[in-house]
Amino acid sequence: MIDLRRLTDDEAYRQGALRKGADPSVIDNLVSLEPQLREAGVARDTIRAEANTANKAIGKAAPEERDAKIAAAGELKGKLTEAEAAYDAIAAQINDVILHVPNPAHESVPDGDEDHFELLHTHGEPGDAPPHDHADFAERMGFIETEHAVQMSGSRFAYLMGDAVRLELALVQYALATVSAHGFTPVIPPVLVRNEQMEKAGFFPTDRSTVYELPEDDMSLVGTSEVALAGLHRGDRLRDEDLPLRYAGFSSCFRREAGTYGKDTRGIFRVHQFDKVEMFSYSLPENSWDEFDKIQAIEEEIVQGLELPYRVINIPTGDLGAAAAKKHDLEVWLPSEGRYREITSCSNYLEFSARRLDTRTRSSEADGPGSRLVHTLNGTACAISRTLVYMFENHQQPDGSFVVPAALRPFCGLEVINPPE
RNA sequence: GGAGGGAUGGCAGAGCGGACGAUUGCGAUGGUCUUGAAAACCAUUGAGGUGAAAGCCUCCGGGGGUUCGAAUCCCCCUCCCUCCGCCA
Repeated sequence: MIDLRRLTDDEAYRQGALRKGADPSVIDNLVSLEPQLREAGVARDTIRAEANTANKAIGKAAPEERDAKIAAAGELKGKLTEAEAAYDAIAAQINDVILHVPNPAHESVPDGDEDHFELLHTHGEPGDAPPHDHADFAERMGFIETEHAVQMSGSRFAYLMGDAVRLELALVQYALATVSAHGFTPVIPPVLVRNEQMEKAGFFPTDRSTVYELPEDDMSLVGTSEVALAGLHRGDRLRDEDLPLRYAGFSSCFRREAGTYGKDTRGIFRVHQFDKVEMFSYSLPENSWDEFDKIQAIEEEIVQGLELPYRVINIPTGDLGAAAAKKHDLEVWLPSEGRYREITSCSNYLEFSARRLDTRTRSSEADGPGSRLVHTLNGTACAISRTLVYMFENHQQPDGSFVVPAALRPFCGLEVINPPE
């Protein structure tokens, strides 16, 4: 949730929201409502103070004075009800739209749609197209079965089988081992959460259409463990010296992929259900950009360990999610398509998400600041299905075998996987 | 799924319509005493908003209601505990 006060007072902040595509009339409306809300709040509190004083006097009053005092207090109550209604009406107008306003983009974020990203750097050499794309290769190797999966569950579902399962579990172990070495605590969170948490974590209402909901229970399946990790300190008052708090969630993720019909229908590049290890940090405000760099560095370390050629890009405003002030994507070379495609990403939400989650931190020093909203960040350690896709193409050999990257071998005991007879 | 009981400040635990933002104990912080520590004693000690400050407003699981006035009464929801049933 945006900072309404800052939206009103800080021109750069407001511009950042507009750059993200916020409706200018909505912003103008909010900016005009903010002083009204404050004024109505002061008016209401003033009357309330009078009423409180009058009510307290009744308790102390002599019995014969009571009736007159109660009558007087009754009048104040009428005025208070009006003042409260006036305030609530303005607050309701604000609440109707405020959750739709995105987190303002950081000044370093380029303008434009998804093609207007800024290339930060590349690593490794892109290879030539292999004989088989990932879907073909995986089918031949007995790694995935889609025919019956589609029959049973629909498109974008697959059975993962055989050594691919061992590779998947090795990737999980490898990712968890890597992030653990950087101070992230492994977590297996609930994947089913109340819709209330979807809202607090910033996914509702803006991304509602991408989520599987269970209306009977007012719950949803998470599209990422980020949702649950954001709930880990909901309403908490953390201590400055305990930050950063770093968690690595491992969970299945569920996405409706609405609006992607016809895109990436082959294989397991884009599926409704996949497993992912996700990093999530709670940071002091002044350190969050360092934390952002750290998360990106870990992502690069993981992809380098898998021996995949990649580049890092700065995502432009038009492709930035509602909650992110800035996002960097790692894109791996996908030989069959002859282009780089997303494998992981890291985002800094600043205090946008923490405001709804009410996650604050305070200094232990007596004269330090009272409490401040923390900054939250997240980044993909490893999205398993998609990582398998990149490995299937980049490590596929001319003889039809698959070479397991050295970093994964300790976790699965496999070096070379040969095609079935 | 059925029947009861509960949710109060970091923790424990009172309060059950008016001087309660909340008794008390523990913990924590500061001080006295001490070579130092412990003990004892004294003081301080929840949070959010607003304000330059004094102050004012809000918060006793969450939401509504009754009342001049609600931690306290009523309704709904959530969670926890006990018993019964069911179950990986």
